[in-house]
Amino acid sequence: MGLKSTPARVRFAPSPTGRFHIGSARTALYDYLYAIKTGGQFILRLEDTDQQRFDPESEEEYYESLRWLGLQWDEGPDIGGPHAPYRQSERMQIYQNHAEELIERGHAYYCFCSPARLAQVRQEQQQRKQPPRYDGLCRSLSMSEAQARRNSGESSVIRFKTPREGSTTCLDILRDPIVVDNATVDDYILVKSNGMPVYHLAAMVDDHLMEITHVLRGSEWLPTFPLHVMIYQALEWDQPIWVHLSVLLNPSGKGKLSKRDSASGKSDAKAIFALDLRELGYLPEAVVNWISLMGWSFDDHTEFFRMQDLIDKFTLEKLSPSPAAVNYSKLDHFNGLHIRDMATEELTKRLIPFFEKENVESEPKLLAEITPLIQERIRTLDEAVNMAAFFFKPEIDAAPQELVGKNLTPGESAQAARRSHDLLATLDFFELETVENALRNLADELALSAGQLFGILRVAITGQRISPPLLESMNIIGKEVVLHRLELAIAKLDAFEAP
RNA sequence: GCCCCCAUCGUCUAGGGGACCAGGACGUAGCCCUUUCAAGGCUAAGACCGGGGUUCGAAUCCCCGUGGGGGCACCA
Repeated sequence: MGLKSTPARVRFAPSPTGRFHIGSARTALYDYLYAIKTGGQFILRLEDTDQQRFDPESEEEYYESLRWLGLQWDEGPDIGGPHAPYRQSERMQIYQNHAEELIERGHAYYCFCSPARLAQVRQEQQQRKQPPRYDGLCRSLSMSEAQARRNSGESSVIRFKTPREGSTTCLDILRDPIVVDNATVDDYILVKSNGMPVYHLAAMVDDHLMEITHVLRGSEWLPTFPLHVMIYQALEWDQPIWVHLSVLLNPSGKGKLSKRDSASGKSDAKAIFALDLRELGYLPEAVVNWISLMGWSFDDHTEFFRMQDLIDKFTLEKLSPSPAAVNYSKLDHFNGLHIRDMATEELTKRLIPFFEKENVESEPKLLAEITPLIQERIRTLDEAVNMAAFFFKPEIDAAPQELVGKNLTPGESAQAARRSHDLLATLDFFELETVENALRNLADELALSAGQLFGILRVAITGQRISPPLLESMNIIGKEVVLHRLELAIAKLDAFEAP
């Protein structure tokens, strides 16, 4: 069924001015999914025409984030392609040519108004409660006059000559046709006085030249959508399929998720950036699954998706036009699901950096034995460190009161620990069942519940009230260390009771 | 202020005139399982923004409100 769709050329065109956040990630993911699904190309283009805001580190972060998420591009600034260059700052001549073509066709004009005059016009309009727009002073300048002023060295920009009459219909596959009065559309600047094109020109030209078939972009472009359609029409180009993605909202649903929130100091604020999510122990598989569902759905009962599932199932039609608030608890849920979905050896590999980060010397061979015990207990990779550090530490330090069994006195607890120690000293740890039965019998003998006895041993051996399964853990730690830790616990309990 | 978009449980959503006293997921609560914690299983509470139409019949179509969001730069 999906076989008959024609190969799409889809582009992700970020502006390297900041960090790569989950909104960018979602757009890139949809781009990627659609391109791969249709057997087309996923193109990466850098929109770096604003030299003021350009940030070289940002470019690197985009590459790394995309790679981390597994969204490999087919054409891009770093790898080239049939429509290179893919960095807008290297395509200035192309934009200049098209701007001139628009002027020749009577769809654009030179404007010599100073920023100061523009500001004044705007202010007056606002006082009159009118929408702030260019008043058209230079719109009717003759070609020769404009040329003369330019030759005299006067600074100018190029503006689009928006039709004063009629209307423009904009088609977005997720919405009804949007019809706007041309009279309400401003004469936007296309080329700045420094010769740099603005998004409106550069993106349209590149999308056309790069043969982009589907434009997926944020709905913040909806207000200037008519302009973009007019540019295509003025150049007599066929339009791509337009898809305006819904905005991502803060977890509260109040306001859009923005880079600004990352600095506000809220607990989950910094988690809006992909690479921060990686630091926090989230899997790219889970992040992909999570963001895929913000504004897209498949059916009634499927939410767990691996990348290939997404490629198979993704359709533009199921995208939703309404804004979506991000839900971090759902990310935790997906992360747990994907951790459990992963091969144990793979999980072990991914866990290593987190132990290293906390300076826990995790021997890979030992860690491989531990992974199965924690795989279904962790939701983020970094939780593994707290949960399993006791396996690696030479000494654990349990508080005496923690060692006391439920509803028991320190003395009774010490006695239970002592008896367990002596019993365990005679057993072969590798026979889990034998050990368990022996311990249960001991509990009976001491008139304790299994829970009471295991509780004491758990704290004595792991230093934690909550731990991976006790018997398996003991097995990994080894008899010698287990007995040693029990001796320490007994000593502590004895001392605890003494006063 | 002006323009545009959107509107189902707290959140993400299914739904595209009768199949809906509205289904799923996360979260929450309870139960089962159980050596702790998880995982897993089961159950519960929880929504069609309001008002008008259209229609035999509306969550679904239309209009008006309201609410939310976005935009109004020589940024993207």
